[in-house]
Amino acid sequence: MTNQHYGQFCGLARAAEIVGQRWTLLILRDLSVGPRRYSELVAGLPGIPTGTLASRLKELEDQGIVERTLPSGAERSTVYALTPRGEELGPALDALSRWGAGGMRTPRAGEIVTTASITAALRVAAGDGVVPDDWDTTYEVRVGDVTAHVIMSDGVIVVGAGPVEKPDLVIAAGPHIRDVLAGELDAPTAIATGAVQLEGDPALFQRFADTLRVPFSVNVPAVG
Amino acid sequence: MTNQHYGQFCGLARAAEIVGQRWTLLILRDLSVGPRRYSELVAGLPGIPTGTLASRLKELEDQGIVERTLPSGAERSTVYALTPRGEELGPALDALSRWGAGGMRTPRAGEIVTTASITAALRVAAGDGVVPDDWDTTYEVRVGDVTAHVIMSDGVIVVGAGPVEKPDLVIAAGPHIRDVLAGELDAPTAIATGAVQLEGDPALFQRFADTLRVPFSVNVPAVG
DNA sequence: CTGGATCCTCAACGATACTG
DNA sequence: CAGTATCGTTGAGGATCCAG
Repeated sequence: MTNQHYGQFCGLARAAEIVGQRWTLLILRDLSVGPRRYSELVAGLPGIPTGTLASRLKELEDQGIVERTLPSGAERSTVYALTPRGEELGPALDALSRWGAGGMRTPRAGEIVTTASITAALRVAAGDGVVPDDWDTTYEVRVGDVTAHVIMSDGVIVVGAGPVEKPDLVIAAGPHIRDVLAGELDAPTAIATGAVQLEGDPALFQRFADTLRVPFSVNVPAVG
Repeated sequence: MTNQHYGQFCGLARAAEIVGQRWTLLILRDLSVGPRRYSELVAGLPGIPTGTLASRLKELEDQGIVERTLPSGAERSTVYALTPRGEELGPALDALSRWGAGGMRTPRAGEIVTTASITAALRVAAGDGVVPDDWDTTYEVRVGDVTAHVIMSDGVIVVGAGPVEKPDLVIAAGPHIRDVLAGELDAPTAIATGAVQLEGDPALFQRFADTLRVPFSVNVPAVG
């Protein structure tokens, strides 16, 4: 209808008709972290025109990728969430995330970190999410005033948005946390230089740095 | 410069700034199949405005994702190809392709199949590209007037655009070949109903149907 | 003939204001 | 809070034209 079509019977073309629209990938990223209300989405997507967000959500709902839960009784707000079909986009979002992260060097002027962006980054960094069975560690990661958490237990890693109760280690950092995830900044140096501030057992930071990894690409041109 | 930024220090946001532009994903798909000339890209992307293609290629070149080889001596045409950084997008393109293909049912009115689209579909269907070591089979796949090939040998599958010499089996079909890849149409039925026409050993078609698979999603709403 | 550049029109996006 | 309304600006669509 309103959507632009490429006229090709091709999976990538169909995907491009959806994710190839401005803001859509970021809306899906935010929803992939968990259900969100309209105002939360606005807050997590600085600069998005409210009309654009409204029409994107409507399109995604029409396409069966997002569902809205109307305020009913106790809930007084509409909540948007991914449908099962929307959840299936996860691997594609992660692959794009990983590729984009490989090209990041330093933040551009004015670039910010949001709860969804740090959560998505940690999720990608967790890779297949497998760790040794005997690891049982809870991390809270704070970048600026946004927070996410990483829980390693029962042999798997779970990443989520927001704080967590009684973390074994709180990691506070700036965007340079990315250099740790990229393996560009080793754990002792990050601690020594104050690039990260820890609350809890500092020894657990080494495990964090060793386990979470988003390699950066060696193929990125010097000026990009 | 001309490119729109999202203002977030986030891998997905950086990726979205590039692949979130109209036509870019399809240009990258075509180039992922192999180097192409300007006119070949125009032919493979029906409906693309020539100015849009030119500016996309320039942007992608500036970003180190595409490189152009100027006509030198024997070559009389500019050729566009993915750089190593561009090749790294492969997994993300495949993941998007797979997701989009999962939502495809029947072609929409006027939708066509191009060489790059069928090649990309077969490459995604090949999955990790591993087959038994003793398989040594060459397929040529024709959909309408476009052709691709699949070669199984030395334990791996290689998919490419265009015809191949002395195929063991030529498979000619319409877009319904997708139903075979989706597992919706089994090999004997496809042959019996004439959905595919074979030249060569028909027994090899069963292997083709069993090995190449793009599952379609059960989560797609009835009307989409 | 290939590889674009140019021009115009119109739909989509961006910013802001406003309403149920 | 959750959007809709309005309006200026940008970029895509489509045709044509130009240079090597």
